[in-house]
Amino acid sequence: MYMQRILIVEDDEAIANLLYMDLSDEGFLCSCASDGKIAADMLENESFDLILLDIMLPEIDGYELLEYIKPMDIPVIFLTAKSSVKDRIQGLKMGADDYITKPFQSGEVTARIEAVLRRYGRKSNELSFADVTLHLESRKVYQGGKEMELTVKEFDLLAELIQNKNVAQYRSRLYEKVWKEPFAGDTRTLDTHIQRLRKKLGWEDYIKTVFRIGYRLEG
Amino acid sequence: MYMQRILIVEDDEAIANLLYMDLSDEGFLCSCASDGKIAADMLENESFDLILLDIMLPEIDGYELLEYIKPMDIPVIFLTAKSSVKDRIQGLKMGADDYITKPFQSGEVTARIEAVLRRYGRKSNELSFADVTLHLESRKVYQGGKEMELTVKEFDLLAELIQNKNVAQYRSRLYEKVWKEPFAGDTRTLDTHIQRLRKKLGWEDYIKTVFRIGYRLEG
DNA sequence: TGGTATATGACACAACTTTGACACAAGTAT
DNA sequence: ATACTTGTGTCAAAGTTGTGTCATATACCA
Repeated sequence: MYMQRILIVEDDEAIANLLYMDLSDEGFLCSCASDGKIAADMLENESFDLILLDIMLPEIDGYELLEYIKPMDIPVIFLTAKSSVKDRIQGLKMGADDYITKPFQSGEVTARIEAVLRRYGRKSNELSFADVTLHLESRKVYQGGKEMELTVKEFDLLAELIQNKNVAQYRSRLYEKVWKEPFAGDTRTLDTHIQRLRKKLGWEDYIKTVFRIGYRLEG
Repeated sequence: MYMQRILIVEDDEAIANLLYMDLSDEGFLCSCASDGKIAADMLENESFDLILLDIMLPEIDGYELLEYIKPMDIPVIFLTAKSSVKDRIQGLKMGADDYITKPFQSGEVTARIEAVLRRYGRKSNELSFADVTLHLESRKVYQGGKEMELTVKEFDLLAELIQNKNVAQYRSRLYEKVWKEPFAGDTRTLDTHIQRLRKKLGWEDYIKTVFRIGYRLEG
């Protein structure tokens, strides 16, 4: 699976490390630059899908670097201190795509990144979990390199599960997302499809039932 | 603590007020807009963490407004009449994150809002107390690193206790929060569940009974 | 200080709900 | 026609939850 590359431009080593680890966890390929000059060098030699840019930097500051990045058509998310309203506004005016205020929760950063990438149409069109990969455009499914035959409903259900891995999803929500109609709740439809997925993929252990709630893809 | 800001877009004043009061009670910072035009103006000038959006609106209707909101990456929950199945489906298709049918119970709205915010990574999804951690979205529970099996009611009750640690909570309040129905008061239901939690977690010392009042999680 | 009324703890049990397994029929596509 | 997909019903198994009973604890009052 193709990994999104992210450049973290941040001189505070603690924050840079935190970001690096969180984002690596989430499946991004990260590089760090501790000042604007190093960042500019890296941008010359490698390509990135997104840049996280601290404003306060030694040597070349964030604004200057933003000017340099602009013609490259790479989305930029600013990192600013919570207090500096002026920075946030100026950042957006200068063409940043979003900003995140420090300190931040890890989930927040991922969410923003994915949102920005999606807006730029650079979000991967593949979903993976364990040994399975879904190609969303071709709607092909591979398990351990071998192609699998999934029906439409199975495919959609699996995609929904993977997109929300490790989240206990209510049956109603799951049903409505996949079937696009209100959940009546007195039939075995959803359950049956879950069983079929489990069986076909051998995922009895990955797809957990959360009693009285729904299902969770776990791993 | 940082308060989440919610924009309520609803032309029925009674419903808007109801929502406003309920959500303010629950610790959200609310603003109301009575039609789509006003809402759009407010969105230009303020930032929100979530939008509650009625579909039937004068001037600009909900669907149109949703298009406008979409690029802003703010989660949207639709408010629809119970009967209009078509609306609900179209809402989901257009990218709403959830919907709530009118008339609704107050608890329902809060629950959905928290779920959506959590999904967007804009709300903490963990609760901890002593040696126990609850993951709200996966609904997993760990005690000292080991996963515990809690039932739905046990989980909800524990979450409610932790969220109000060191507060003596009336049994009626506790019951109504977790069971989402009025408290009759002449059964052993709540007590039994408290005992089960105590036993399962070995929390005989943490969960104190406040005689004639209710319970308090203490530490 | 002891008695009384009330509230809670402990626990077992039955009713109830939910889910898994599976077969079948109706609907669709090939 | 044929093969495949999909939804639904039935039944069994598994798990959850409410309630009653009785013992014990607490507050209050004489």
